[in-house]
Amino acid sequence: MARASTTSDAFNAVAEPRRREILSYLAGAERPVGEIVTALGLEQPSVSKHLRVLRDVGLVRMRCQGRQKLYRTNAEAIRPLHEWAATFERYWQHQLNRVKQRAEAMVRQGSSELNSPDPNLKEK
Amino acid sequence: MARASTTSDAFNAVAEPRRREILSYLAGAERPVGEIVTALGLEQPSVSKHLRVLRDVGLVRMRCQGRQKLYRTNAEAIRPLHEWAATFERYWQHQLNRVKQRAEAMVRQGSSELNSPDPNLKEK
DNA sequence: TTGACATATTCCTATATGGGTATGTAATGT
DNA sequence: ACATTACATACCCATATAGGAATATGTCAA
Repeated sequence: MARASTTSDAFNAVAEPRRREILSYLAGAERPVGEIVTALGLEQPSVSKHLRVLRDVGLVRMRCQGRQKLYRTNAEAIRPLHEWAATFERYWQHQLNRVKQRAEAMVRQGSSELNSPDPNLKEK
Repeated sequence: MARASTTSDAFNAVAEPRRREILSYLAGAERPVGEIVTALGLEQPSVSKHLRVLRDVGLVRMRCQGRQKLYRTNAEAIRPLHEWAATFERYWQHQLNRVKQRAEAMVRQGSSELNSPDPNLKEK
């Protein structure tokens, strides 16, 4: 099997850096394709193809106005990603605590232990 | 150009569903490869290859113990993802407010307007 | 040493890209 | 009708998979 399609879900769609840029650019207001092209400095077909992927997974919404098409980020579709990452929040807090506690222990003990041989331990 | 490497960053690495499963499984405690294989029902080479990708982008840490290797999720590496998604939080809250306000307006007005979202509605 | 166990890597292959270029299509202006 | 503008799609191609099978590497035990 090859890699999953970029249109299979939001995770695959946002794996591409250009698409993340487009999402950020379209987050606050809807804009025509041409503006995205000039703002991000990409080729127009490239932008259209990225927008197609984003639209297929619901990350952007489109509306026609005359001969231009206005795109806008559908932030709702980013929530699942945010929530998935949030399930790890308690773990990185644990890690930070462990690091902090070890640092404090070392300071209390006045020892310059060598696990992280950094003489510039200025730790506050 | 082809798609970016899965080892280019965390975004690409977590695009694969199996890798997300592995990260969840290894979030709380370190485990040997064999346990991942039986827990997730994958082939052993497949798990090894996924772990390789996760390790290359720093999403897991590895430690040797006898003939087995213990892996554990490095939650810190998921934070950038969480923070990127969080930049859209205010926008999806806006969206929710708009939906709520329209619903309330319809109730006040006693009208049962259907899905004819007049595009000329003043969206302030 | 030999063998068993735990993982990693190598090959192979079908598939899905993303960029560039050229072309198609719809809406507008004259 | 015709030219122009604004996008979308089609095509080609180099590249990177992910899965499966086979094999290699590394560690412990008898």
